[in-house]
Amino acid sequence: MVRTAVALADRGGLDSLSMRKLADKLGVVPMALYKHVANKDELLDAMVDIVFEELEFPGGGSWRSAMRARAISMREGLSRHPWAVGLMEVRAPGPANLRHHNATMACLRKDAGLPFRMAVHAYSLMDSYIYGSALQEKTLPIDIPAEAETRLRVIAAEQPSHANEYPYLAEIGVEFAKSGYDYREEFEFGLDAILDAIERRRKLRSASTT
Amino acid sequence: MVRTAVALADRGGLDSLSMRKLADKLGVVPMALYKHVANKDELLDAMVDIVFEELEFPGGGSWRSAMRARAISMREGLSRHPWAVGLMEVRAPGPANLRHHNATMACLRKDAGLPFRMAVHAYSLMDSYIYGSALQEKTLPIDIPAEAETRLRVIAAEQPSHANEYPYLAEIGVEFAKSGYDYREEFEFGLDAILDAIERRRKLRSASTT
DNA sequence: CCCGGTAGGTGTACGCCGTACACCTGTGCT
DNA sequence: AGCACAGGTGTACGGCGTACACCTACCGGG
Repeated sequence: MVRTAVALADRGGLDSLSMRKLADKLGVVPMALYKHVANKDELLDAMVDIVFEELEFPGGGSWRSAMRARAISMREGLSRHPWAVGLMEVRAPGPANLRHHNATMACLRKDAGLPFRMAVHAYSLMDSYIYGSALQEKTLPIDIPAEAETRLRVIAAEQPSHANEYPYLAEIGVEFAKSGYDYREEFEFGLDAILDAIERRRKLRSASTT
Repeated sequence: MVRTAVALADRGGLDSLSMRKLADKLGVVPMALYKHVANKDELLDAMVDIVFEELEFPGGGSWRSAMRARAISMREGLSRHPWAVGLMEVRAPGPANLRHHNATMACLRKDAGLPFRMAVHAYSLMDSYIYGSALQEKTLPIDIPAEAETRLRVIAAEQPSHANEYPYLAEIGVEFAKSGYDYREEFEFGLDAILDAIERRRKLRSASTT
C-alpha cells in the first residue's frame, strides 16, 4: 500500500496523491485505507521512511567519501521522489530515518573526529544544502534549456521599455539556452566546496588542540 | 488584499490560507477575490513578490559583505514567512523578484568579478543553502530544547531493547536539551563556510589567469 | 440629462478532498 | 460451536477552489 502511494506521488506529485485515488488504484474503497494508517499524515511518514530506506551510506572509506556518497545518494533519492522534499524531517521519524541520522552523526563524530558542536554544524550545513538543492530542482522552472530561454526572453519582451533593465537575467537566459543547466553538476560543485570548507575547519581545530 | 493574505499565512501557515477565509477576513464573499486575481496560484505569486520586496540587498561594500547581508536578510524573511519557502522560485516571478535576482547576479559578476559559470555556481550554492536552512527551520520539530529532548528520549524509550541502538541520536537529545538549538547561529556558521569556499575558488581562478 | 460600459461584489452549484461512524464478512482460536 | 477481530463497505459532513450567471454603482461622452 505504501509502495503504491509512493508510486502515485512519484508521477503526478503530492497533489495527485489522494486517499481516494490511492484506494482506487488498490481496488478498494477509500475508507479501507484507514484500517492500516490512522490518517494521511501517517501515510506520508511511512512513505518518507521508504525514501530513507533507499539511501545508501557506505562505511569503510574516509569520512569525506562517505559523506559525499551520502549526499549524492540523497540528492538522487529526492530527485526520484520530489514530493518528499519538504517532508523528510517532519513529524515522527521512521526506523530507516533514525538509522540514517545515527549513522551520519557517527561518521562525523567518530570517523571525522569532530567535536559535538562541530559535527552538528557540519551536519546542518550539508543537509541544508542537500534539501535546498532538491527544492530548487523541484521548483525551478528551468528544465529544458529552450524553455528557460523562452521564459527569460518573455520577461524581457513583456515590457519593452524594461528590456535592458535586467542585463544579467538576460545573460542567464542566453547562456542556458546555449549550454543547458545540469542540476547534478551544479550540485556537485557546491558539495565539494562545502566538503572543502568542513575539512579546513576540521584541520584548523585539530591543529590547535595538538 | 495580498497583504492580508500574507498576514493570514504568517500566522497559521499555508493550510490556513483559503480563499474563503481570506474573503471572510476582508468582509467579502469568496468569489469577489477572483475579480482581482485569476486563481489562488496567482495570489501566491503576488504574496511571494511581497517577500522579495522586504529583502534588503545593500550595495557599496565588498561582494562578500553584500552577499552575506543578502543571505541573512533572506533567511530572516523566510523565517518571518515560512509559507514562502517552497514558493520563491516557482512560476511567474514578480518585479521585486526580477530586481533581486538581477542585482545578485550583478554583484557576483561585477563586484566579485566571477566569470559566468562560476557566478551561477556560487549563486546556486548560496541559494540552495539558504532555502534549505529555511526549510529545516520550518520543518524540523526541534524548537524548544525541552521538546527536542523529550522527542528523542521517547524514541529511545519506545523500544527499550533498542535504547542503546542510536547512541549518537541520544547524544543530540541530551546536548540540545542542555544548551538549545539556535537556527541563526547554525545558519551563519554554514554561511561563512560557504563564503570562504567561494572566496578561495575566486582567488584560485584569478591567480591562474594572471 | 441620459445611457451604456465597466469595475467589483453576490449566490448558487459542482466536484474534489480527508475522514467520522456504523455496518458487514470471513478467518482462526478456544 | 462460539466469538473476537482484522479488514472491507456505504453514507455523510464540512471544507476546499472556482465556473457561471447575476446584480449594482459609478463615470465619461452624446
